[in-house]
Amino acid sequence: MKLSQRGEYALRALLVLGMNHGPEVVRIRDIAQQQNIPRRFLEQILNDLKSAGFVQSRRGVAGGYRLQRAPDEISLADIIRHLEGPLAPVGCVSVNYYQRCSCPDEAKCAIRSVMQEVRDAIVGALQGVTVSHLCDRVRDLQGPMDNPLDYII
Amino acid sequence: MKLSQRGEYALRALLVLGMNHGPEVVRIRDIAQQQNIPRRFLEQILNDLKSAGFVQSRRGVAGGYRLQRAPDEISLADIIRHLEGPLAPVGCVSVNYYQRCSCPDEAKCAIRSVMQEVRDAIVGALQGVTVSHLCDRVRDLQGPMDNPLDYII
DNA sequence: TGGATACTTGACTAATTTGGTCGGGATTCT
DNA sequence: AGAATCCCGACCAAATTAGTCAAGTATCCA
Repeated sequence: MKLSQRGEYALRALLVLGMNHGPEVVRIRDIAQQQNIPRRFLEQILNDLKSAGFVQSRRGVAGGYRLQRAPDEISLADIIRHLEGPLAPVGCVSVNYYQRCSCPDEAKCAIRSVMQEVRDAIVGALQGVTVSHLCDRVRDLQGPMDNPLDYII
Repeated sequence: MKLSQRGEYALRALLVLGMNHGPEVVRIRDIAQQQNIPRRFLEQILNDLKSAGFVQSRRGVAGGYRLQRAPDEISLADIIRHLEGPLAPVGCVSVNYYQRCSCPDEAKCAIRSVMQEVRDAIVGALQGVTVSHLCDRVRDLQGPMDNPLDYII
């Protein structure tokens, strides 16, 4: 599972939306600036995320994007699957995008059985992680230094 | 870590060489036929594996390839790294091919920390597995049905 | 010694993917 | 009405992928 630039941008954008989750909407421009993403490219990506049901948008002068579902209901595995296709390293072990390979006998393929395990490892590392968890991590990572109390004492 | 066709062919070829490991040499043609791989393409791949030190070759009429090191000294992680580059899904968490990404602050990047874990999961599933282990699996998978005893009784 | 066989090397190619850009249209707020 | 913002599809250049091919070099064997 190699994450494309597009995929990485998408995750970063969703993270921003997660951090600012609420009734209000965030502008593409703000996300792009904050995350250092080419604006027109990000438009395209958010559009894709919208049609996939991850985000929703409001048009017009006070327009922008917000998450369509709650942050803890959006799994990184789902996002990445939608953007990049299979999590599995080879099609013949993919649950969601299975594709037969050219090896003589798939059932007896040793490589396949290893790749099966790689797939499980990847899925295991991703399926439980939601946008909400990402936000928690951001707070964990940034918190200690940004916490005013650290400096008051 | 998405495995390319080239990478898959390489693994299959190395597996064949592992199964036939010994002083003798296996012809490209035989590997190609047995594994259903385009011959000219396989030539290219084996050449690459040779210059990387995984296999060695003998030319001429009784020529072919064999593993350069013992099957249990060739790790899938090394092979794949050589063929496909980083195991990590993003460059900024790769140990061997690190590359900075465009996010505002890498140290506080929540996505990076998740990808770190994905990388560890992938490496964990691959680094201990050698060509020798692959051969064991082949025997485990094929053994039961190919064992003549099963049919004698 | 001369084929025949097999690896070697490097160039070439067509198709697909990637990482964007751009113009103009549709909506909404003030 | 006008400005801001999202929406949509077309477009594009560069990189990658999956091979193919021709000509060369080494080796064995009769």
